[in-house]
Amino acid sequence: MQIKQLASFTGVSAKTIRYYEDISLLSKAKRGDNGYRYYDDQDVSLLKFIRRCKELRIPLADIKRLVVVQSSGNDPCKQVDTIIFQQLEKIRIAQYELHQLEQNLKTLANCCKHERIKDCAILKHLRSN
Amino acid sequence: MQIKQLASFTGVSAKTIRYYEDISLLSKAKRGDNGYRYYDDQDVSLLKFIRRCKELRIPLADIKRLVVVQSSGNDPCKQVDTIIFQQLEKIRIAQYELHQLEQNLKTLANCCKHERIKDCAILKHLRSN
DNA sequence: CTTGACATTCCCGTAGCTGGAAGCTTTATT
DNA sequence: AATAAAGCTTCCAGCTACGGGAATGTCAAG
Repeated sequence: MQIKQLASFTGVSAKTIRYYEDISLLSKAKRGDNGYRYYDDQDVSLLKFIRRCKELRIPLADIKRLVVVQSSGNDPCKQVDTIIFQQLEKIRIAQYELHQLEQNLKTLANCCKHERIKDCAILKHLRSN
Repeated sequence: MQIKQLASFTGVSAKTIRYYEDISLLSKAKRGDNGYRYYDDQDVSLLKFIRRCKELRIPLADIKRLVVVQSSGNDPCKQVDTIIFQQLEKIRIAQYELHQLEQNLKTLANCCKHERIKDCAILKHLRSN
């Protein structure tokens, strides 16, 4: 199949697929005589795998490691484990930060009395101290 | 004062200050005969204001609008209000997404039985379907 | 007079793409 | 057969918000 079909099967745009090849997340695709890239079912599986990792917001560098590691079948899966746990940790930290942020923004939003700019309580707050 | 002092008063690096001037978030600084930038107390206040907005993760484009709007004292503060509310909304959406993500990652992390790669339950999950 | 701590500009790299230009091939329509 | 539309290719630029580092200039202290 051609690149656009791979794209529609996996939900990853053709542009992105080429980009993944560029950064060697995908290996070089076979080319036809016309220079077009051609793909098969294995490529579909791999890209779907990648897309799922992306949905978990795993960075491409880590996804690459997950892709590579799959060909070393007898090794322990510690690396996989670690990547997932680190990702979970990152998400939890981000959640905490967002929670703090939400509190601050709520306070700020609530102090708005629809004044004019020169009396705006939000701006005063932001300028204070 | 020179740029480094402004930096230390505000917690914004000299590099970043120059960058803000480049993108016109700050107006062009006065220059000495040697070409050095010189700043005063007003610049300190403004940069502190900007830093506070940044802590709320307000995008620079919006911060710019908040900076500009402050010179139109008699206008209503609707713009300010809107920016803060939009920011709050963004944060809430991000929180929701992170919550979903956390659930998915937790499920994935828990299914790890410390197998070898070829039996790894995490990888199986990510490949499934 | 030299050293070190400042300052300047400029360009590259980050992550993960997306958009667009310029130029092929292939397919569909007139 | 000619042409148009769609799909493919490569390459270059731009997005956010800077940080690193090079090459160079300036200023105060020892």
